[in-house]
Amino acid sequence: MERTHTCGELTLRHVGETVTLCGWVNKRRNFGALVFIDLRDREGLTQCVFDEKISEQIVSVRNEYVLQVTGTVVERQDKNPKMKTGDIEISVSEVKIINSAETTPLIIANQTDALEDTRLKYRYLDLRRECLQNNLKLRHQVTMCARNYLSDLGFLEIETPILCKSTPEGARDYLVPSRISKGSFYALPQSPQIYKQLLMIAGMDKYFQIARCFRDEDLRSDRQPEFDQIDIEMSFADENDIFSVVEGLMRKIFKDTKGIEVDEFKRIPYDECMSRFGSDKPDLRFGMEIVDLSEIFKDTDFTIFKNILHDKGMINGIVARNAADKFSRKDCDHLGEFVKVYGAKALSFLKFTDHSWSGSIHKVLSEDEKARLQEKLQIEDNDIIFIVADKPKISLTALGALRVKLGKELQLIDEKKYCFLWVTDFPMFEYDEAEARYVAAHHPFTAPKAEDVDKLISDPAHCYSRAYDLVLNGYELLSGSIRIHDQQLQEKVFEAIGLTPKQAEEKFGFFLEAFKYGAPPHGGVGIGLERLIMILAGTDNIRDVIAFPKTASASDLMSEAPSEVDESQLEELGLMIRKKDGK
RNA sequence: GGUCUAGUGGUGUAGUGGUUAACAUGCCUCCCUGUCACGGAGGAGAUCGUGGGUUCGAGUCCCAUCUAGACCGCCA
Repeated sequence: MERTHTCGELTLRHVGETVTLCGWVNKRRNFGALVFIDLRDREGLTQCVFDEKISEQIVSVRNEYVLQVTGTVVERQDKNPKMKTGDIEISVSEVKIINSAETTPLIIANQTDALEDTRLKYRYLDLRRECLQNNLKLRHQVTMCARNYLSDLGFLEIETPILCKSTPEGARDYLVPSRISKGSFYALPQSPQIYKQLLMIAGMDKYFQIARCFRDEDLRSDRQPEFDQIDIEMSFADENDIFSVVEGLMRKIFKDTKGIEVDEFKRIPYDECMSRFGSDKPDLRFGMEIVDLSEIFKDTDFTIFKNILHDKGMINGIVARNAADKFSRKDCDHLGEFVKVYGAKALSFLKFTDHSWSGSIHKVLSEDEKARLQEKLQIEDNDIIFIVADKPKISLTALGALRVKLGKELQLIDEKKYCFLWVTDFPMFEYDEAEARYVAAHHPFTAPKAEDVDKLISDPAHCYSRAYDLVLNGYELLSGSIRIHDQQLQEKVFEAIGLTPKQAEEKFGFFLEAFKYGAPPHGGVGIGLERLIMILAGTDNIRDVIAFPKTASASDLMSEAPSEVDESQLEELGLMIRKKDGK
């Protein structure tokens, strides 16, 4: 089948040439003897004109028919500036109807109609749309860019297994039953973490992989059960070596795909980040930082604040400048409901308008307290203060979420800005209330800060790690760390998270053993590919940058996976399905 | 596991207890030689997600359930 050009490339320079295009009928405009067809392929649209000599041959042609047309490129009398190829058209001399199409459940030429479930069920049609095609092209550009950049720096792309050993620390594993060893299971990798560390021990020095990862957890608009990481690991490297590789990669990706020059990569330690922004992934495109107001209220007569401070709580606030008039009592009540989602018991607010205070707590605060608030927060006319008094973590995360919400609603965010931030010095452990033990905040292979090693067992709550995240515009783009390369230290960390030596041996024996034979210091990152592309594509929905995504209940509406399997398949695997009613 | 939102011709929506369920678009037939959101005339197409209930009467109210989406928990 001959095809000399794509539908997106013809311009005035081609006028007079005879060309052959193949593509889909995007839209048809029929004038009886004269018919216009916009022919579409991956690269764009070209208007094809069928005059009375040939229009008879296409009377049956409808949207999404597949055509091959041959004709002369001619300059248009009336040009269409909205079309990339709007200066020219094809005067068709030959046409071949390659395939017909039934009426599609969604209209390809319309960019905005169908709802997501219809789009997902007919994903192959949805993918014909320009928007999704652009996203997949962008994805290709990003991965090619990463491959070239990392390869040029001496990184080797190495694939690691998909069938792995289950390691129940962290996210829930997807399990795959073994037929040969009945009753045993593989796990799909949550990340290639252990393998890439073993590659460092193997002397591969610098590794990367576009790695498919699987996590059996509930979904979100930026989370899918399977997703890709640009996974990077390097030996004999410290934080600065890794930051410089990643920063270079990000600069190149933003330059090559969007022509954007990225400016500075800020660095803020985790604790500071939480107290200033109430989040470990703050959006730095606007201010409205959280301010600790506990000191102002340390001798307050307001019982609620007094009790909260007495119970080691915190009183924090944020200020929306020159916006008091934008929040009615009802709006503030809605915001109160909003912070409750994050566990906050209440949201207080204070308005300062026309030199006087009003708002939910203005009657219960003393004049002195209000004066000190005004001074500390530099309150001016028409400012509004939002305050959450609660346990420190709740107060900060509630205000952090409110900050982002207000930033969006008050349009404080410059959509053209890309603010990169390294969040460093994460705590080594978090206390897991459900399991009543400390668990690794990052993962258990993360190196503790050298000065905190002796706190691993004695004071895990104050032990910090060499883990870091790269945050961009409120999204966690990547996580990484300098890893442990010393066997004794690794064993000690396992002990700190409550693994007995026997359990550590069962779960990670092969890994611990590898450290006996000369492990180099190493570290790396896993970059969330989809999140990066989401930001580059300007969407807040991860499904828009994945060819065949899953729904929020982790099913594929097109193929209807997951599905039940034949009894004989189960039998081969030695499995029985327990019915819901317990029988 | 929890909270919330939505489900009405192929598609997207309107319909806030009362006639024959409305509109746009798509689809079908006819007309049209310069459209590009083409235009004009006519036509077909909906058991209002499902199952109960309240009511003289339910697309509309209530309960349950399914599906989709958003968020909290969860996501080392």
